[in-house]
Amino acid sequence: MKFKAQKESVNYLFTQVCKLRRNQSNLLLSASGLHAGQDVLLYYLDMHDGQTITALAEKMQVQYATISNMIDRMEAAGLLNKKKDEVDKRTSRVFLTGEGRQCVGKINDAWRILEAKTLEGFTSDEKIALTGLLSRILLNLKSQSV
Amino acid sequence: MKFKAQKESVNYLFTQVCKLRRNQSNLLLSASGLHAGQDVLLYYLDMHDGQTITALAEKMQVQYATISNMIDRMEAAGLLNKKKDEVDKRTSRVFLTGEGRQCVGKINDAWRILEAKTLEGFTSDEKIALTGLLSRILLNLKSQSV
DNA sequence: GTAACTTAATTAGGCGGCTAATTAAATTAT
DNA sequence: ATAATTTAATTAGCCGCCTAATTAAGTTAC
Repeated sequence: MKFKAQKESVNYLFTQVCKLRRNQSNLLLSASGLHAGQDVLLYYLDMHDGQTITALAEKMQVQYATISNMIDRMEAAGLLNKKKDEVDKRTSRVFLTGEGRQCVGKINDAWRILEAKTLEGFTSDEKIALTGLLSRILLNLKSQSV
Repeated sequence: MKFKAQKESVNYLFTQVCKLRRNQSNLLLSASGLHAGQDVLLYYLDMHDGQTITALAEKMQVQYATISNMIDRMEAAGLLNKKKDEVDKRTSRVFLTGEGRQCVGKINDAWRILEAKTLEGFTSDEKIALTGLLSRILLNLKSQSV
C-alpha cells in the first residue's frame, strides 16, 4: 500500500519536529542576532578557542565549505576573527571576539529554554527512555547499511 | 553550570539526528533527481492534484515564498505544471506531470528505506514508545509557551 | 631540486527555508 | 461606483548546508 499511515510514521514525526526545532531555535537565537547553526560553532569555539576550519568542521559534522562561508559571515558580524597560522600557512585559526564570547551565555540560555520546552511534562524516566531511543537512532543512521 | 553534559542533551541528539536524516534523505532522493523537501510536495500533490500554493504551504507547514520558489524549480525540472485558475486569477493550481507522478513511487520506496534504517533493531513496543514521545514533543513545540 | 601528491581553504553554484516588501486580483464598505 | 482592505503569489535577499572545482601551501618521492 502506498504511503500507509504517513502521518503517524516516525518519518513524518521527525520531519515536523526537526522543522519546529529549527524555527524555535532561530527565534530564540535571533535575540542575539544569531542564526541556527552559528550557535554550535560558537559553542565549540568557547570550548577551545583558536581551532582550524578543519577541526571545527569535523566536530560539527559539517562540510569545510559550510564552515568556511559561515566564518566569513560571522567575522563580518564581529563575532569572531580568523588569523592565518604562522607555522602552517595553509591553515587559519578562529578566535572568539568579545562580542562572540558574550553570545555564548545567551546561547546557553536558549538551549536550556528549548530543551525545557521540548521535554515539557516529561518524567525523568521518559527523558531517559527518549535519550536512549534517540541515541540508538543516531547509531542506526550513522551506520553504513543501505 | 555552562553547557553541562551537552553531548547527552536531547538538544544535541535531535540536532544530530535531524542532520543525518536530511543527508540520508538527500542521498535516497538524489537517485530520482530530487532534493529533500521536494518529496513532501510531490506526496501532497499525489494525494490531491491541482492544489493552490496556499493550500500546499499550509499542509507542508512552510512559507508561501518557499513553495513558490520550489514550484518554479520543480516546474523547470519537469516534475509539475502551474496553471492560472480561471475563476480566481490570483491563484495558480499545481499539477503533477507524468514524470512527477513516476517519482511518487520512488519517494515511497525512499521513505520506507529511511524509516527502516531509522528503526533498525527496534521492537514494536519501542516503536510505539518512540511515536508517543515524538508526538508529545511535537505538541510541546507547537504550543505558544515561551 | 624538481615533480607528484596530499592537505587546508576558498569559490561558485544549487537547494530548502525564512522574512520583508511588492504586485495583482478579489472583496468589502461607504 | 469608488476607495479601502484582504488575499494569493512573487521577488529580493539572507542563512545553513551540500557538492564540485580550484587555489595555495606543505610533503614526499625520485
